[in-house]
Amino acid sequence: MRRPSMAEYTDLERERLRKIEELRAMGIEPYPNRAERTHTTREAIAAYEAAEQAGTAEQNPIQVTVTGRLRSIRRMGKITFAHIEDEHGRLQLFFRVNELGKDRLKFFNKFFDIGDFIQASGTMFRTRTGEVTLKVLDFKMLAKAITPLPPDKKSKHSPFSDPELRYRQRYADLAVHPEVRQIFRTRAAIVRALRNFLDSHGFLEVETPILQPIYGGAAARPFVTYHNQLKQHLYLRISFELYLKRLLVGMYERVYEIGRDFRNEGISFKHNPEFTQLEFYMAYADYFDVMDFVEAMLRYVAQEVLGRLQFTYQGHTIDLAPPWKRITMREALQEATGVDIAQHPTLESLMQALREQGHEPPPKPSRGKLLDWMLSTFVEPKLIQPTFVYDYPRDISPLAKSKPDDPDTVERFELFMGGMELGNAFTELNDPLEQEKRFLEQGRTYAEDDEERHPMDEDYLRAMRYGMPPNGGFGMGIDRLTMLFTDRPSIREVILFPHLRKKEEGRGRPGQAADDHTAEAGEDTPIGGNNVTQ
RNA sequence: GGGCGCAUAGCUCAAUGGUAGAGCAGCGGCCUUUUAAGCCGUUGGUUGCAGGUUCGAGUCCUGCUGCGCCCA
Repeated sequence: MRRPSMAEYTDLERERLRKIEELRAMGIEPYPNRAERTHTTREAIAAYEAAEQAGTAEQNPIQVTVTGRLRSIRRMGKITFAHIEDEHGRLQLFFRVNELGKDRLKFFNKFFDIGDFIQASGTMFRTRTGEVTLKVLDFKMLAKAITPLPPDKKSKHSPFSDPELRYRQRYADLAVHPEVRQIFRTRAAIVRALRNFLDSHGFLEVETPILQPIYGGAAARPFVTYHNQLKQHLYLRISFELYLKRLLVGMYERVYEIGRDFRNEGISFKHNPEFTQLEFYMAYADYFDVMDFVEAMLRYVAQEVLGRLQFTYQGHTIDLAPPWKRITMREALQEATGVDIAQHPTLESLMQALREQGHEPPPKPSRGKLLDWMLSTFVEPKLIQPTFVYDYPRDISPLAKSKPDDPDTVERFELFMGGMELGNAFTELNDPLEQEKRFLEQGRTYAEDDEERHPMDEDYLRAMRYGMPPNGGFGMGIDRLTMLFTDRPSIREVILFPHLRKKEEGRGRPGQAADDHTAEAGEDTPIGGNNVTQ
């Protein structure tokens, strides 16, 4: 990014740039290479409190050097109070003319602003109001901030609550909101717990291609890119499924991957174009085995991360104590809509039944797609407690095995929680001839231009022809699980840098619209033969 | 993709179609236990962008951009 010219700095920023120049003129480097720290803010307070308990705080003052960002400054003439913050806590600093002398105190008051990183050394004491505080004997600028830090969300005067700014400038959001920092610690803990659980159950963690010559494994529109030297289009994966199952052919019995999927579709409170997915496949398991396993896995994760099986999501108490509700899709739909899908084996009859109930289904669906629409419209929002909905229509599940006694229904379940789809699983189809038929069947069911239509993956079929053990597979959105465990209503709250529309940098300069349109022309024609990567 | 709403100082927000304002932040001053410190003074604006209506537009109209909510 280009450096803004002087004219583009705000007056407040110019003021701080002036301070930087003045510091340098005095021979003081505002961005020194090295810093020292003996205690974090938390450790400094703990050390003082321990000494206080032992009764030695007065005779043997606790000496510390701390570092952090200035979060508040209260200048009161011959003394100044300030708070610094580091990753885990805050500490009050006390600057007094008695210790520092007139010039040093004046130096602090003149050159240090909220947002600057500072190193301070001194002794710990307790103020009149009882706050454990550092009496500063020496201090040093570690990094001067030019742009003023936004106020935090709870500030009465000017809360930093604009979601656009919070997401676009996540660094500022994180800098002033410790509770936002906590979300991503929880997220890391969730991933760690999932790995622990899978590793300890004999799973091998693997990595499969993100750039794929053929996409598949899910019903979604892909992002397209281009390899210049190979002169070949590549797709950013929409799932890991087909590669992970190839590994079962290769004699790994239990594999999993945690990684990024990319889907070129709408953005919503529960959809981001790239999101983190867990998929695992276990040989010799069917979808009921997978249900049991997932129940145990999420119980373990909750216990590890939250320390309990109950948590609150958007006002609801969700309880992960087993057993979780298991209901067939037919039962779930009948409960929610009063329509028994078994009584309506054809698309026409089903549409008719829905219209009689006063519902307006989407135009031109297949029967399977219509069932899926009914599920997400009438059932999904009501499934707050963990619920397995199972037995899905075959025509929207081309990779799942049919039920032996009902070839139009497949052994598939989706896991719902908090009103969201959290996971998806099948008894995986391992019959190569049947799989080929399903791909062809898909080609007929889906219109030529249906963006969710699967291309035929010949290599996947070849792999399956070598023999694939019967197996059960599962996929789950890590972002949504994090939403649940951190009680966040939007997926953007649990993704550090969620996707937002492109907005020109350069501090609101006009006349950028034309550039935007030129840049986006490539994105509208992904197969146009040009390099569409940025 | 459609509907509704929002966009004014660095931040949070005011302003019947009639001189663009407040608080906080900033800057200058006073202040030796404050923590939303306090008191006095003061700087700061292409009202998101482009057009239109009008004697006159932050305000009304059209288009565009971004964000939010709802729907698909």
